[in-house]
Amino acid sequence: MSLRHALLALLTVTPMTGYDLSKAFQASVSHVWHAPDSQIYPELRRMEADGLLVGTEVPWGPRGKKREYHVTAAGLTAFRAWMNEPLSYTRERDPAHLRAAYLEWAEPDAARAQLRAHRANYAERRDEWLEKVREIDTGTSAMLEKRLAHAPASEHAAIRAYKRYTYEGLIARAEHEIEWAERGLALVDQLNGGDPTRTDAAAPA
Amino acid sequence: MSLRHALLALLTVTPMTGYDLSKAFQASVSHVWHAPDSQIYPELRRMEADGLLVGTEVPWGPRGKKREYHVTAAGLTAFRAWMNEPLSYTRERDPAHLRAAYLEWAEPDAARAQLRAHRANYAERRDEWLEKVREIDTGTSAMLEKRLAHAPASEHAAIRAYKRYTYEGLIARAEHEIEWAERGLALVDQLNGGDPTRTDAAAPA
DNA sequence: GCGAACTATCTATGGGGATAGTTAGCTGAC
DNA sequence: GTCAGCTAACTATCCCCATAGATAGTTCGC
Repeated sequence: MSLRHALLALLTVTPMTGYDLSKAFQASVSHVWHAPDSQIYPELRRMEADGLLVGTEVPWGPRGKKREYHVTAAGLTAFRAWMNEPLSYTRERDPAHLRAAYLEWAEPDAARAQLRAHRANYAERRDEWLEKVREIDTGTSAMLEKRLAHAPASEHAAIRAYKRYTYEGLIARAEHEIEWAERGLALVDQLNGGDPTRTDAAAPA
Repeated sequence: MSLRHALLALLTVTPMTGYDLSKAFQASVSHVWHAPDSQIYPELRRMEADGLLVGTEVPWGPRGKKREYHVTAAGLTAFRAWMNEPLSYTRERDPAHLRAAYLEWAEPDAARAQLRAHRANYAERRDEWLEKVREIDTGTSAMLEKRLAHAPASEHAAIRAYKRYTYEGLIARAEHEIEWAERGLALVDQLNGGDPTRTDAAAPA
């Protein structure tokens, strides 16, 4: 049920169409939440039916039109209620670590390729998130500035701080994953490439 | 399709029944992969139909019986093939970070409760994983020792090292999450002028 | 010999999400 | 003036997984 709350979070900033939301999920908010349009449009209709949103037809060109969704008072209440609820932590499902635990079954080169992919994946994300932090600091984040424009000045510091806090956490996590992949690459080399005394030394007592 | 490979991974160690696998997913392997029995039993039957496993009826008491699954040559091939394939990194869905980005919407006490729950959750897991590392080092991990018994001595170092590497990565990640939650708690205090619940006996009005 | 706790397996239902494909209008460059 | 590329919205299908519950046999202590 988190897609609903992710949508509410975005729509509290500014009214948007399904298309806008789909773009937002691909870009700015991606890596915190992600959803294809085929989930977004039906969910928006369901949310409107539940009274959390109202959709208004907006003309678009001579004949075209689009549907812009606004959060209702009920929607705001629901969002606040969710924000105050405890999160449920489900058991993790971690393909990368599942693999790592059985990495002796992989060819050394395949193992290396996987660890490099892991590193590359998180390096890319880290760079994206670093860019986000830069945008927050320089006031060039469109969504954040819109949010600030609709919020009282007394809350600006908190809004900025929590956004920054979120991305800093993601960056630190990405850096941990990169480091972990690098230790893995060293381990693969040590177990396969190097000299046999080294390999023995790798065995923990 | 990773449940299938998680099951193969476990069954390469030793033949097991659906019930054994269900227990294994709840205990040892949990937090790397998890699945309820209602997924495991049908998947095992599908895997047998696909020729990856063979199931043999084993008597259990005077009238009872159970079905023990063994990995076939085709199953081993499939597992090795999967281990050599690159992993696909799907976009993340991270409720905790989604929340953090909009934490100004939550009551300060609710925000604190969430961050404490985050910390407690990862602290618990970290302790479980530390215990796993201890088991690996002291040779008291039943699964690992069974695995080693079936593997040539030349591979023992690698098997132990990859297992340890996996859990070390999980531990480091947990420690990062704990640290992040603590920075969050400090931030909430800073933005709200201190934590009123911290000095509960002499809380100022 | 009875009940409690455990072992063992299976079914049903529904939600969430991935992937792919369809339809239609708009905009701007060439 | 038309074609490519974008904006906008919707549909269909399949898989994975979560939750709940049904059924039956076993073991062991009292």
